Amino acid sequence: MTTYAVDAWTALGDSSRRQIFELLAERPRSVTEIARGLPISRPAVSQHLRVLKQARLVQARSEGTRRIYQVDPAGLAALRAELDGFWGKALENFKQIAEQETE
Amino acid sequence: MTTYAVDAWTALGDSSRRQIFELLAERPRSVTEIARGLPISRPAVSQHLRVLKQARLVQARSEGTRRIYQVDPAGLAALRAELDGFWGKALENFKQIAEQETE
DNA sequence: GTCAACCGTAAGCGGTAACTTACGTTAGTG
DNA sequence: CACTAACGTAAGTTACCGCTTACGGTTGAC
Repeated sequence: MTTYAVDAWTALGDSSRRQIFELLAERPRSVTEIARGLPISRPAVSQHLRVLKQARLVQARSEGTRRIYQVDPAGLAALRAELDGFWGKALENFKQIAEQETE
Repeated sequence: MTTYAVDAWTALGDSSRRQIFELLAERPRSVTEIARGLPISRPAVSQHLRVLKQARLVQARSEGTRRIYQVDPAGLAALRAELDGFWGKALENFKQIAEQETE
């Protein structure tokens, strides 16, 4: 498993980036389209998109003068797997506690 | 769905808090026990635990002079559900794209 | 009671990150 | 060609946040 400079958790730790990611989860959008509806400037959106891209959470393709961003399914799957790891450990943990209490 | 001052994403956005959460996913631990093995002081751990608690990610119980922390299964489940929401939307999104391309 | 272990919180500081403004680049349009 | 729309990036500022040190409170042991 490769390690990136910016992990998905840190990327989604920011509220603005989460909003952007939610918008992209609905459907692919351009930068300007994302900036509309958000209370931040367009360059700010660009900077957030760079972080999300470094975290492998979004992809971009060029379409004329516009850049269309969409969620990266692989990165989202990786994050989901990591969270499932927590879930599994915690569950196993609770089972042990339950067994101890029933002794 | 109740909104908290500190959401789970923001809480896990910090690297130290993620490490703490991983430790607690393995088994419940006291504050001092968590602080050992982490490169930060014990009060720092306390502050992180407060954030994790506000985000409903951990619970605490008293055991003598020690406070035993453990992951809150409800909070973790909520986070998992939210991530699954992203997953569902993104998946539906990709399906539409695939259908358009096959036309 | 005295002592020690464990913990939470307040205060203060330094670094960083999120934002804006300004600028340069590229692609399409007339 | 000129003009515009869309975007990325650099520079600078500001606010926040993660950390340490210091202190006070509580519990158990002797």
